[in-house]
Amino acid sequence: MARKTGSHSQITGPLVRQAALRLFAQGGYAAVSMRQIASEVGLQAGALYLYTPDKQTLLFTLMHEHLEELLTAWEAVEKPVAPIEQLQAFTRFHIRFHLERLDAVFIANMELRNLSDENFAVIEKLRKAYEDGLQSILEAGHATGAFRVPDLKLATLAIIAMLTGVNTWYREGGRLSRDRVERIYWNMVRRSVGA
Amino acid sequence: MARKTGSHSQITGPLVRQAALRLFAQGGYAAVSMRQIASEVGLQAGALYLYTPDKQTLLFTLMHEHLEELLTAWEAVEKPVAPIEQLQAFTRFHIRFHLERLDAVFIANMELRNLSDENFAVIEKLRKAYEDGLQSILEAGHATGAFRVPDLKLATLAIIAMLTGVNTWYREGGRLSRDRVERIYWNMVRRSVGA
DNA sequence: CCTTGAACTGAACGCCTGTTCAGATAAGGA
DNA sequence: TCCTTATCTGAACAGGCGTTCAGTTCAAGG
Repeated sequence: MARKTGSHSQITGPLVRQAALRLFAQGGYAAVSMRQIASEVGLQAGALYLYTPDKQTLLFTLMHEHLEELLTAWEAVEKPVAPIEQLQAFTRFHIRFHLERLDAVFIANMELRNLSDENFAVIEKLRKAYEDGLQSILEAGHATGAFRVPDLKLATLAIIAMLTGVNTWYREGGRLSRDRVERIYWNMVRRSVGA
Repeated sequence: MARKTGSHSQITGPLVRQAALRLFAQGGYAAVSMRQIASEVGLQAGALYLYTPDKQTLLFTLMHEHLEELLTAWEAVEKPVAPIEQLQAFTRFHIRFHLERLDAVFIANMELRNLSDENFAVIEKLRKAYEDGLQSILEAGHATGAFRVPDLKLATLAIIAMLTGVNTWYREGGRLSRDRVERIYWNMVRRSVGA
């Protein structure tokens, strides 16, 4: 499937995923039909099955690609030594990365219940791996005495929830620049861990 | 409709809403059929239309009742004088109220896009009113110098996102008691506003 | 006892769903 | 030029959807 010498454009697959991403984010997985997705790419519904075995796998692929990209991007960030600077790097990275992918983040947070049990397990594992990235920073800061947090796990979840919340209201060209938002949130995050 | 002398139980309406609440939270509005809801209450699908004009109004009613209850409950809370104590009262109230209504909160956060424009406007207004409750506390604390927040609106949204995030992981009988969770989060909220 | 009327059933309406598949199309290699 | 092969269409399938409505049931009021 999808050989190097495909007769047509060989970029239809990504176009399908892109359309599905936008439509799922807009209307929700269950409310979007295969025919709508196909029409967005200029195809008939049947043709989609050249690019995905079924609708649910299409959803899973979108989430999976998003989370893999998230983990890869975070790994690629240069990490400072001091925990407080690591936490700042995380804060800015998280806001920036998530704001650049409103649709994918929305889907990854809202459509978990539409995954099969096996697919859900895979996604949850990736999500957990990302959380662990933040938690290990908090642990390091706890060890050096830079942070004072009563519960590492709760602090991890609270910070991620707070930061991801930006996605629900921030829009390009609004009252505050993205950089300003990052600074303000960093200020709150820093103080929430007592640093 | 629903006169005082109804011949049957006259509690079917609430039972329908209760079933719809649970099913919508579990599977999502679009994925749940009227026949499923009816079956949960022991009725045929047609009978549901004695209690709601259509499926979408049923969703709207659930959200509307939830938010009205939220506002009423917060108004009923006795407010301390000092802003910092008001903020603590808000934190504990928010966590407690939301943890007692997992399904309704989930729906109110996830199914906004399935509302008609007019219904959405009503719900958004109520949500905004609740946010204003927190924001006025932050303003009061800013005025007295008790809090140091660079941006009142952002702090409001960040705190609410952080607190509502508890719903995604807290389960009765878990590692931490609800009271302990409330204390830990209050600690983080307090520090995030520099108090 | 008879009438009223709310509560409910069961069938039907037109439409949409995810998925399959035989057949058409057209480009590349030999 | 012919053959192979990836790509895509258009129709079909079985089933589910929200909603309507004529007709049945049955408790309560007069």
